[in-house]
Amino acid sequence: MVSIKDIAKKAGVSISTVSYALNGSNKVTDETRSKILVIAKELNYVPNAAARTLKKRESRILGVFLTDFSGDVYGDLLTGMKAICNAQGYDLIVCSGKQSHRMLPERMIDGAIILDHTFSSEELMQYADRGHKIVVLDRELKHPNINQVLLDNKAGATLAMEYLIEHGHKKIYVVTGPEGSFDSVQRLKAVRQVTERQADVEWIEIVGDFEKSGGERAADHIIQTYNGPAAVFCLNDEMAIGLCDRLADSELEIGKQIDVIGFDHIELSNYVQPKLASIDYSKRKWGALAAEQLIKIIAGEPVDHERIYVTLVEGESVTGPNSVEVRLPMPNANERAVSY
Amino acid sequence: MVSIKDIAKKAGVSISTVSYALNGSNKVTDETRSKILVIAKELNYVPNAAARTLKKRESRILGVFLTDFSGDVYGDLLTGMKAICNAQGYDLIVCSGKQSHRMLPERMIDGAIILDHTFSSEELMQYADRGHKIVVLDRELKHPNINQVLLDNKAGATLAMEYLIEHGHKKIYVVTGPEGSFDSVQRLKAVRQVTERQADVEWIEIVGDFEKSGGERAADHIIQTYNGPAAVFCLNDEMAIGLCDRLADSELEIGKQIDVIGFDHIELSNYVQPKLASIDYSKRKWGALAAEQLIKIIAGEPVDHERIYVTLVEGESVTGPNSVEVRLPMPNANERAVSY
DNA sequence: TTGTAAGCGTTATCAA
DNA sequence: TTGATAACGCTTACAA
Repeated sequence: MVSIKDIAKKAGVSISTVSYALNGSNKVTDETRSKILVIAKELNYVPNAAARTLKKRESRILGVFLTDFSGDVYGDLLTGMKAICNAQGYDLIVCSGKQSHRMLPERMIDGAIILDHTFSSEELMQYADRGHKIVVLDRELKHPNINQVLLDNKAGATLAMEYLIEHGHKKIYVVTGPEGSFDSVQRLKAVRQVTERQADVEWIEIVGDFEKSGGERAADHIIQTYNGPAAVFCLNDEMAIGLCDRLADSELEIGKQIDVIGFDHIELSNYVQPKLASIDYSKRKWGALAAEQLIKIIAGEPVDHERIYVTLVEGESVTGPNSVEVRLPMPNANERAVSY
Repeated sequence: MVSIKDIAKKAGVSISTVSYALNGSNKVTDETRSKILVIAKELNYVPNAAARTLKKRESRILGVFLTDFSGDVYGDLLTGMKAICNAQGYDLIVCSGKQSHRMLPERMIDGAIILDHTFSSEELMQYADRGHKIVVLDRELKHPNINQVLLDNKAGATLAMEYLIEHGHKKIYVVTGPEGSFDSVQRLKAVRQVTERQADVEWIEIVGDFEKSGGERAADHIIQTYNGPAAVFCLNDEMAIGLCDRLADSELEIGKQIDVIGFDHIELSNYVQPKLASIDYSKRKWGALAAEQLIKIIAGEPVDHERIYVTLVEGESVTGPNSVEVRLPMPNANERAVSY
């Protein structure tokens, strides 16, 4: 492996001169710099990241941690992050799994973006206490070294519920995420708030898991207990799609006996039949903002917590409980935004 | 930052003793080891990855490079890789973009899996020459430090073409990937071979890009030049879906006037209407095998190039050119495997 | 403008 | 069984 030592030897200068030249310092003549650059190229010199990281105590790498790689949400999210990182001279690496947590405390990366419940909040607080910089996308955490960039779950769930209620629904199933999921808890809280104001609306909680299988199980339950038109608010699209798949095998037709709305507006939701109503938000913006905030707290700049706004996307999966006989006219525009 | 030096001081031993104890060497008494371990925990000691990597000249991290984060293929692929990596004590990081190429030559990672045409083959050969270990998933490259794990593109494209021909098609559009794409070139080569044996089959190349937009443009072209039933072989599903979307807005019905088959069998392909016929393969196995091979060549074990086998998945997007009037009976089983 | 030298936190060789 | 010490490749005072 060729190091600055080799370059120094060949150029007849000291290693510090080489280092200065390579780093574009102005403490060195243009002449010697170019001489050194030529030799470096000749020798195929490549700096050693570990050595530099060790000395400078920074790697210029940011890490994003995901629970798994298979989510449909992640593509745009990561694209947004990468754009910001690269523009600011950082590299982005994507990690998943408990093993990789060490990247942060072992200082392989300069900061972490967390969308991964395999990190406990205690763990994250510990890292923050030790000076590591973190942005969380999936929980609330109060610490000077931690910033939050959260979805406006409350607005989203409120939009979804009001949409169903506006369509005349009096009975609404709500399929939740896995226990302890922050997003699920927040969305459920909004559901509760909306229904408290609407005495005539009954809602039934079905415990889900944010995965297709959870939606399928919910569908089974709904089919078995069916006794008249109802709506389902799946707290994410993945479950909504599982639910639609299963319902398609039954007597109940979506957009007829059963209306369905999801959350996340993943690409697939445009393709299920009938098109799934859902809560949308810019995944790319979410990622970009998270990266931006992380870079700021690393630079020591003050930041406030951020919130990602959501909109409702309509779909034929919601038509109202009377639509079996009559199709109600729809008063709403195609997309509506809400912000608190 | 607490280092082994701090532990040594507190324990009243030398840093080498600490290092031995921490690394589970048997050159140290159980007594001193446990004493040191206790102190390490007390001080919240975390090893420094950069220092270790610098000294040991290995990071126990493998990198996978993707052209972008948004592909639907990647979830399972990465899951497969991660499983193997973790089982073998490696961490996996996912990288994208030209900036991140440096991870390999700068020795941040011990090896790379490449599914990313932003790496030129010359670049990869250079890295291999310098001793870096590489597995390529998207090209053929002959070098002792490079291993290939490739899709059986030839079998896949052959299956697809024969499927269309069996259904009576005499006119087949083939929508290609972007220029220089290895997969596209290979699949196209198989198309050529199949049609050379079938004098009565006409095929028309439409240049695509492996993205939705390419499929849409292909659809426009096909709509404009339509003069009778035809089939389309999109060299990946993404384009096939773009094509279906656009065709849905036209007079031409898929599975009626136009039959469509794709390649990759991405999740979405199960949801488009009518269900898309496609070429399937285990993405997870692909990833797992790639990781396995990489770890082997890092360990200096000899490996042969590997091939991922493919199957045909039928769909109602292919019914035969006469299906406008008559539905032909289908002699085939639901999935068929081919291997050369 | 360049060189000397210390040190980042490890591992590993060699003596004790 | 332990300790002193030299690396690993780089950056950066400080000296010349």
